[in-house]
Parts: sequence; structure tokens; C-alpha cells
Amino acid sequence: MQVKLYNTLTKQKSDFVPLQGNEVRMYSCGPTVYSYAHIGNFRTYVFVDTLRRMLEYNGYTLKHVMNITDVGHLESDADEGEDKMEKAARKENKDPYEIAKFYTEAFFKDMDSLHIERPEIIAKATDHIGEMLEFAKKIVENGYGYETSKGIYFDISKLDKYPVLSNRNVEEQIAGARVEVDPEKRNPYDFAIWIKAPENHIMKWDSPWGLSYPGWHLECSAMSQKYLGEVFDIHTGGVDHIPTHHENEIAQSKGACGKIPAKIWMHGEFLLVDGGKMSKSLGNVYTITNLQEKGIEPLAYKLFCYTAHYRTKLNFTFEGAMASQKALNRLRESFLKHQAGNEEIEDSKIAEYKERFLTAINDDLNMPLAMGVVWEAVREEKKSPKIAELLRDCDKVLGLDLANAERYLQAQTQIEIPEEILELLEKRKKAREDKNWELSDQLRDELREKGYIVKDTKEGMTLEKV
RNA sequence: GGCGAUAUAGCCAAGUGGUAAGGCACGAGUCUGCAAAACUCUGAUCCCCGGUUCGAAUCCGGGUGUCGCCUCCA
Repeated sequence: MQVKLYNTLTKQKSDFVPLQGNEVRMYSCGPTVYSYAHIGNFRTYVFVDTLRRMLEYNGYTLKHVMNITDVGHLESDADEGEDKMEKAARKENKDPYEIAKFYTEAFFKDMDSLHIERPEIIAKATDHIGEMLEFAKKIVENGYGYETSKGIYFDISKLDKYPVLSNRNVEEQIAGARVEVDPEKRNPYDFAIWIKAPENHIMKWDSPWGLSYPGWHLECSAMSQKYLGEVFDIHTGGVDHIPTHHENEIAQSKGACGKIPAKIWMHGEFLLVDGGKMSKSLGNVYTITNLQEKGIEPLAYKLFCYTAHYRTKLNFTFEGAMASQKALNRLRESFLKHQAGNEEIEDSKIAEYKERFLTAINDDLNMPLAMGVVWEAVREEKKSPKIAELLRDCDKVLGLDLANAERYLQAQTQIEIPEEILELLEKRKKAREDKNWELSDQLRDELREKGYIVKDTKEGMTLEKV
């Protein structure tokens, strides 16, 4: 079935056909490892994961590159201010390389907990300084760069067209803009491709322009070209990359080789928190760990992401996240029931579900619709392993680790029970055997006061921490 | 100030011309000594006004609200 993807470059959905046979070459902007990634960042990585999985489900093979930015990302995307890595290093009184290592590990730990597939190639910026330098030189040789006291800048006026992704008005200046324009720059939107290192800067390399380091946008241009060639299939990122980072990446590639590097540009929308944006000042920037502390599993967050299409804003609330946690558990329980079932179900019905699921995901990753199909299958009255098999199949795309459903459920139910509580439970058990409901209820209240909710099931009592 | 997006049941949200998917919550029922869990059932005519059309949540015009970007950020 034909895969359709929305392209920010053309502003429309179109049929996807890889440039080279069956292989999809894709580049994803990864994290700048100067602090913990938050759930908004991960919404984008979940989107990329879904994209990967959908393509694989359709039989394509992937060559996917993701960068780790460990140098050159200044406080402003437009290359103003200090290097984020150096700033974080100073703040934590560490070496920038230590900072990078620490947060890179934290990042992948979260990625794993979200069951996000690793790209085939993970590329660190600091491992590619040579490639970046060559790229910068080429840009200068081709007449697109010029030197100022701060570094080498890209002259956007040399391009046939500058903003190709966004609608920024380059002509009419930055009316009401809150940044002062560097007087050495030829055009306000010119950006640094190479930056001269200040005296105390730790990460710096030799270059024709002295000790210096690469501009942020350059790493993606250089590394994507190294691993994927001058023109590849898909480039992904968050919507905030559209007006500056990706615009500048395109400019750089045009400057170096006259081509727009990717055919399709895909962008994940923002996650809102309580109806507004996430910001440190509002104290609503959450990490995966923060969610876990509140009893929301990473995979529940992933499922939460599927409630909205990746190109629409999604409003995060803890109420909503809890809803997804419940839904995830129900999905797991139902999956196990179907697996253990022995009722007959027509193959045609399974095929129909499969078809509808595929149609949804192939239509520019319509996950809310796809989940609707999954839920219909889940609620199928007849419990059949065929449904379980179907769900496993869908899970290739969903990546919710349904194969281990039982383990997740058990992990949730196994808690440490103190001696005192065990005694109360024993007493209550006896009271129930004696049909002494008054004492039984009294003990239940007592347990509740001590922080445990007791429930009676056919298999016996279960405990739940408040 | 400029650019853009969006407005669907209590909440999160699909649907983009033929009479409103799904998840969670609420309520009712089954089950249970009771409660919980589980299972079943139940809810919206789609911000407002006008237009196009046999027919609009879906297209057009106007209004109102909200949000995002242009400044850090996926």
C-alpha cells in the first residue's frame, strides 16, 4: 500500500518513493546534550520512531542517522551568545566532554525506556570536526561565506531564495525583534558556520581562521552528507527547527553543492503543557523520570503521544497521561486474554483490521486513527490468539513492547509489604473466612490509613499503595 | 507589530462534502458479604453569523476565542 507523507517543503502530502531502491535514507536532528531531554523533546523522537517503524512495516530498509550535538550550539539558534555545552560545563563545574557523556547516556536510557529504535548511525559532532571544516571551506570557496571578527558567516543574499521552508520576511527586517543585529553581518539573517573561540573556550580546533569551532547548523549538513550523500530521502526535526536550523542547513548545502539535501522535510509539532508552552519559568518542564515518579510509565507516555497526530499540538496534562497509563494496562491485559483464548474468529475479519491499520499509518502516520482500529480489535468479544497475533503485528509499529505485557503488569503489582501490614492482612483473611464482615471492613480501613488499598479478588487479596 | 495554526462531548482527540472513530472520566447494570477490579450499556450536530451546495463539522466570507513562531526551546 502506498505510503503518503507530508512535506514541509512543498506543504502537502504526497506519495513516498525512496530515491534508491528499497532503502530509505533518513536524517534526524538529535539532542544537544547539555541537560536532560524533556517530554516535549521525546514527543518528536516518538514521532521519528513511529516513522521508522511504519517504513519498516512497509518493507523498506533504513539507513537512519541521528546526530548528538556536543559542540557549537549557542544559546540562540541564530548563533548569538555562549556555547550551551561550555555554559553547562561551567555551571556544573565539569569538563564539557564529561557533560556531553553524562547527558548522552541519560538520553539513551530514556530512549530505551520508551522502546525507541536506535538509528543505524549515531554521529557525534565532535567526531566530525574534519568533515565540518571541509564543508565550511567549500562554502567559502564557492563565495557564500565571509569573515568577521567573530567568525565565518554565511551570506544568505547570495542564494537564489533564502527562506524556502518558512515564511519569514527577510526584506522587511526584524521589526520589534528583541535581538540586536551584529553590525558586522551583511544581512540580519546571516549565520555563523565557523566561530572563533574566545580565550577561555575549551572545545576548539585548528582551522584556517585560528583556534575555533563549528557553528551548530554545520554539523547536520556535514554529517548527513558523509553518511547519506548529497541528497537523501527524509530529514526530520521539531517544528522549531523550520525557521532557523533547517533553513540554514538548506542554505549551507546549497552553498557547498547547490542542492537541497533532503527530498522530504518532516516536523513534529510541540507538546503543550496545561494548554500553554513548556518553560522553565513556569516550572512545567518535565522529564521522563518526573513522569515515572508520578506513576506514569515511559510507554504510557508513548501511547499518550498517539492520541494526537504528530502535526498537531498535543496538550499534556497529568490527567491525560494517567488516562494513557490506564489504557496501556488495559491493552496489555486484553492482549493476554486474547492470547489465552481459544475462540474462533474469521480470518477475513483479522485481514480487515490489518488493512485499516495499515491505511491509517500509511496516511502520514495517522496514529489516533490507527489506535482506534487497535481498540476495536481489542474489544472483540471472542477471545482468540488470532487477535493477539494481530496486536503483536500492530505493535511492530506502535512499539509498546506488548510481547512483554505480562512482565510489565507484574512489575506494577509486586510491591514490598512490611511485616506489620502482612499481619493485618492475615487477620483480615481470617475474619473473612469467619464471615466477620464488620472486622474485615474495619481492618480494610486500618490498612487504608496505613497507605494500602486492599482489594478482594477470586485469587485472594491484592494490595495497592496509595 | 509580522507570520502561522486551531476551535469537535467533562478531559485527550480522529474525521476535510453525504447525516460524528477511539482512549480516559462520569452514570447504569452484571459480578461481589460490601467495596474494588473486570465485563456490558450509555453521551456531542461539531465556537458564532452569513454564503455556496440536493446535502457541510468538513468549502467561502466575516466575527470571536485560544495557541505557537519571529527571543531559548523538539
